[in-house]
Amino acid sequence: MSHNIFTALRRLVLAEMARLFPALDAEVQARIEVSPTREAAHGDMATNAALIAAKPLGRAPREIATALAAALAALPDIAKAEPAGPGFVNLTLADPVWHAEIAAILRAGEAFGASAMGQGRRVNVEYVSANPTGPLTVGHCRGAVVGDALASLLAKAGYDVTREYYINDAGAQVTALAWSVYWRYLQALGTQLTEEDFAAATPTGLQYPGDYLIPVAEALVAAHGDALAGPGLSIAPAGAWLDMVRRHAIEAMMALIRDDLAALNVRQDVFTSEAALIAAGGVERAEAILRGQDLLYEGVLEPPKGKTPEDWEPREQTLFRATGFGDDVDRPVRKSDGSNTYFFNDIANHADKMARGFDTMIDVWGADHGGYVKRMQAAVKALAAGRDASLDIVLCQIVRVMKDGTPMRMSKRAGTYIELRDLIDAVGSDVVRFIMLMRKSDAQMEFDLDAAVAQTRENPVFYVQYAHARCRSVLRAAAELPELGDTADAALAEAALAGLTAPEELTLVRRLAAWPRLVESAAQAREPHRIGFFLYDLAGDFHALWNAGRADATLRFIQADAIEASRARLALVAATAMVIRSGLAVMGVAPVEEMR
RNA sequence: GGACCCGUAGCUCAGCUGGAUAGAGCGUUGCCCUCCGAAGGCAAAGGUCGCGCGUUCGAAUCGCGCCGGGUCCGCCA
Repeated sequence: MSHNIFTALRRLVLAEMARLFPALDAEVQARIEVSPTREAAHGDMATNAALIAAKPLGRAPREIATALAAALAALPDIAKAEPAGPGFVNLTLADPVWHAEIAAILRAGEAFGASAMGQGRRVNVEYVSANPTGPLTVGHCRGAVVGDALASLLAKAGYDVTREYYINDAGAQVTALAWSVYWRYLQALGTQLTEEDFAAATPTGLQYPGDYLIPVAEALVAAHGDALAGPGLSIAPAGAWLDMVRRHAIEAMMALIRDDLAALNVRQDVFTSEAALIAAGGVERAEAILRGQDLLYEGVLEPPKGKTPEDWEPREQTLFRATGFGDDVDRPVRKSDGSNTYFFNDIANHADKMARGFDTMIDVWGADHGGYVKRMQAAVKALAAGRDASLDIVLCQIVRVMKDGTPMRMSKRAGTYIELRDLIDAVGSDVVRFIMLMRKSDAQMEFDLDAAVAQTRENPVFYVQYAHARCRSVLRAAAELPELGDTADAALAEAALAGLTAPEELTLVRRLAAWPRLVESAAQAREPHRIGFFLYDLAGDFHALWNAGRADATLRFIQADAIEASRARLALVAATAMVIRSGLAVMGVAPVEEMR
């Protein structure tokens, strides 16, 4: 069952408003909020009810606020309610209400924060979807982490989430990959050809010169000997080997990528192959849906203004009427030679998801695909044909990796790009994930390699982990003292908590109680980074309380001469650890018990 | 030429979908370990929220126009 003190208070406010002002309609009520205050002086929570209701009621906000405050102040859970500012009502809750939150957390365990918001609706989250042409790079990593955490977040918020990877295994790039593998194959056999000779003799050139293809080629040698090579270890006709080598290469690359994802603690439920989808007639099915609504036609595109390519010639191609669905121009689904564009295949991909029963879809893309958002959303609207289906797209901006204060150059060609695996090996997946989630995904990000490797206080993951480790440390120490009684979570949930009245303690409890609200708002906004910031703030509240115990011994967690106060504080500490674990779980980061 | 993203403290970034006196880390300055873990805490200094109009009770947040940075713009995926 989901538990959320803010929605509980909102219900109280709505009930009082409905009683005082029966004329209020549902639309107005829907805009009434109860939110935490920024200033402690304004109480625990504030509601904008009077400001929202003023205009429809034709009365002054202050007047409504005064009446509402008087009604709310009479409720047992509310210690103080007063009109403030332009027409807010500030609420201070009775301490027992906050104390009850601690017990609720301990009873719910790591499930605390789970929400029923999603109502079990199915959501498809597609992320990573890197071309199977090599190991994952730091560039892919952001989308992988954001997508994975977003999927976990939506699951926590009550959605039925499917995590999907769309394998781009049908285009020219995987053919180029096959040629690059073939080069390594000839090399492994000891060919006399030079790299330049080979590149010049192939349709694609040598696009993937990385060492990671050597073992792939060696496997080919082991399986086929020199049977795939031409006379004298020359280049054999492509028809004799290309399909097989391509299949072999894609399989090997996907194995690499799956390993990288596993190392990053990213898991996905469904891997959809573009090639398999095409072979199964997915594009024809999508085309039929669009043709049925007369949304495809043969036409000629205008050249882009101000930047006409040298070799531009008007060519007729098949176009999708994207302008009818909010896009700026109609978009090609076939090239001038009649073959399908990537866009057409991706339309088929989304049509396939919809056929599988997903009406809510989220794609996580790199920023270089930003220009593609409108057309894909247009296509989904068209495919829905009036049905209620939506595609949200989360764009992840470029990650610049900084080392020694300067950006590292990212060049696949030169082989200087950073493989994700190197980064994970250097700092661990927890650090990588946490840092990637400490930025809004649509903001550019600098990944400071020095700070991440150094593992100092500049690293937010350690700040949060340290708070958790401190909690666990206190609980371990408490378990050694028999006079404190049973310190298991279930037992602490029953502890008498009336003694928790210090400002630092209540600040911490208020933060813990805000976790369910944060899950909902972050899920709704598709912004998993908010979890990282929440945990960072929560850790700060806990560290502050910890240090308050240094200045004031009566605030220490364990006091042998005050068993009841100690048990109350242990309950608070256990609840803090619980919420941190709950949040880290959504981020896919493991909590630590100690940091030695 | 057009589309999309970004512009908030010296630097890196939050800002709860329009709320009250705009926040944090790093850096700078000064404090706090005979005491549960100092990888921590407290305090000070630092801002015309890129600029200008507009929308309304109220704008960092929404709209329009500029300026600056980024990503893109048919036969790559």
